Amino acid sequence: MLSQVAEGENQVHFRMHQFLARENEKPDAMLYVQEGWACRYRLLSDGRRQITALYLPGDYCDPQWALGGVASQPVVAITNVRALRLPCRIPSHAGFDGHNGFWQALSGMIERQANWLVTLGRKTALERVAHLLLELFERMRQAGLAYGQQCAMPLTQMEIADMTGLTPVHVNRTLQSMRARGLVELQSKWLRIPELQALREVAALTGQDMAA
Amino acid sequence: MLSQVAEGENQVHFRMHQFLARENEKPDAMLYVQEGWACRYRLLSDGRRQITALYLPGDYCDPQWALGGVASQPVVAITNVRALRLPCRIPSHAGFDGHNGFWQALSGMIERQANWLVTLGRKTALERVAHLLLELFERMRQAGLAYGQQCAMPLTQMEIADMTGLTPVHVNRTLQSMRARGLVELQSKWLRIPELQALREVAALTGQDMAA
DNA sequence: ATGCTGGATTCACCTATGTTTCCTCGCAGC
DNA sequence: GCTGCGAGGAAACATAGGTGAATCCAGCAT
Repeated sequence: MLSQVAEGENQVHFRMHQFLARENEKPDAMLYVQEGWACRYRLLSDGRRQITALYLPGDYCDPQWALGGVASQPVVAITNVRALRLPCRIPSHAGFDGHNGFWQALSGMIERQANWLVTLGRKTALERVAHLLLELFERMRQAGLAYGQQCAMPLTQMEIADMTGLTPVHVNRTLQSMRARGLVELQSKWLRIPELQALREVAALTGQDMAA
Repeated sequence: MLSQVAEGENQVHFRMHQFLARENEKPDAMLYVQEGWACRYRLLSDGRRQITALYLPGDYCDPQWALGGVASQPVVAITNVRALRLPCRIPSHAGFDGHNGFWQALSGMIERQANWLVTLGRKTALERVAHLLLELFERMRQAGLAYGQQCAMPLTQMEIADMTGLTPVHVNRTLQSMRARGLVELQSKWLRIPELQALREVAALTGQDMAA
């Protein structure tokens, strides 16, 4: 996709909890995540936090930067991250990297965001957590990073809470109940989903939510 | 912006509760809303509904259609709607209508969507309703449709509920409390905000949320 | 081996919001 | 002027999820 030379020159690394972008900063480059996880979030003045996007390997961070303006939300590394810096401008018809991948990325991000509006506005704790784990697994699988029924899952329960709009305590309760029902196995940063279809039903998705 | 001839030929009308787009339909044109309100939403199998975008006069509906693919969510007219049909393709650098308005619209939609993730994930009923009324007023004002401290507000309490992720009953309670505190006046489809700043504080916005 | 530390887990209790039901009001149609 | 109807309003009660406070546990540094 990109030449080896360009890769070497433009590769950047971030350590866990380092910022990939800060609020109000004008980003000069997008980042193509090669390894590791990051997230965009917003913090309210009293400490409440909501994660508004997750960046996994293969994702552009952040597609909307190409639309101009400043980064309106901070982006922070969840794990150590390796990424490529890409020029940050509105791509022409042919597509950003010659593959139209950029448009798909932007469109995918908007779509996922809309799905999360539904989940945060209308779903129960169980459905929220199921949605999250399902989305993570599907995205990791599409990135070629799932091994059979399992994939890495580096999020803490606190981070799951900040994504699903719950408290860490309730995330824990919910995960226990999911384990008890055999819906997921989750331990030492690995996620296993014994029955994808069962979890899909629990997530109360509508069929439009995820390219199944 | 567009010639009168083109306007006449491409103008379309929708009546209240008519669909501007249906799920899984491939839209052949975007709509530039000239008059009236519409919304995009998703319905869960048990009837829960979440509105995921509002289209007010001056909005493109839906910007993401230009990115290709099918409309993943239905769009329905809240009031009678008058709109212009615009060709639906990825615009080139110069901007969709020669004004770069399209990119701003897309970027604005993504931004608003991210703000709603925060509100639906982390905010109280009072903050949610305040956010909504504030956003509506600001958008109507930017469209030149606010008169001093007031603007039209055609949403029913049911629609407010489906936007804020609350029940109609609780929306009602919340509005009563806001009226009692003098935060808003809301009657016969008109909204008046006596003190914008007071409402902004109640909405728990972060300063990034809305181009104030 | 020992102690530290940041998650994870559990428990008891609390409250914001949902649910159910009923009542009121304004207005369109007759 | 009645009547029907959909939106708004209100009260009593139910519950999902939040709070606060311990405790547990694994990994890591000493």
